[in-house]
Amino acid sequence: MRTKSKPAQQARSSDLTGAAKLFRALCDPQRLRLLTLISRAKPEICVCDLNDEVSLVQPTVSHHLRVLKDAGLVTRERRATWMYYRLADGAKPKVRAALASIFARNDKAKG
Amino acid sequence: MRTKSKPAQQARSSDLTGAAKLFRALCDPQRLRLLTLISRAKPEICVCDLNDEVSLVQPTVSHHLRVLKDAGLVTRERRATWMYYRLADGAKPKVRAALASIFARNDKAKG
DNA sequence: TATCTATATTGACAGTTGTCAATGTTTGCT
DNA sequence: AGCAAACATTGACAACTGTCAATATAGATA
Repeated sequence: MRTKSKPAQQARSSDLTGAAKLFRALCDPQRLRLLTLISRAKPEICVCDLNDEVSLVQPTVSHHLRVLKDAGLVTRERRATWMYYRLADGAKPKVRAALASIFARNDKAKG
Repeated sequence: MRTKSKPAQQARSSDLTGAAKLFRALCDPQRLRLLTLISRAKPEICVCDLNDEVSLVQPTVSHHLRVLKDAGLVTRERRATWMYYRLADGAKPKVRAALASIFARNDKAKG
């Protein structure tokens, strides 16, 4: 047969596996730039400073920050009128684990 | 002022930075599954076997494989009518480097 | 050459996403 | 209360993307 008979399906954001969900948050250059800035902050950075660093209007920055937050990569805290973002506690291990789940070797070293 | 005055722009796949480009290849669950299968193959796997593992028609699998190949994550080699895919040599380091570029700390440990 | 098998490419379509403008919300200050 | 500043949310739109059907290509074999 030419293809297998398979039910039509639309794999969408809804059924993203954990790892894919994480990488999806990382796959935009502007968002990656924001995450980098947050990651290098010591230990946090407010939205106004982030706004100054990218060529995007404020609502767009806000959108990207939400995506990063929803992915569990950053956390935020309000102080007065400012909102401070910082790297989430388990951010790096989480991404490393996602990678490991892909590249994990299940062969036994010979010997 | 409310936002800064900024030129309208459409950041699209065209100007994806290296790291974002890589993560974009990783952000689909089916593609991730294919990459995992390729990664665990010893050392290669043909398209027909990949087809059997996912609920996608053959052209869609072919499409995902091309994305992985264009991202430099896998290589392929034809033998007879079969096409064999394997993990690209620098695949893992490449992704690790992309991650490092985001999470790199540029603070000096207090000493 | 004809034909079959394995895989890639093209075309179309609907769902998703990044962007901006407009508006809403929260907080601080007068 | 009234107002301004900082940030979030909503709505709209075009570009992108994952998917399938149809078709093309390459190699093997008769």
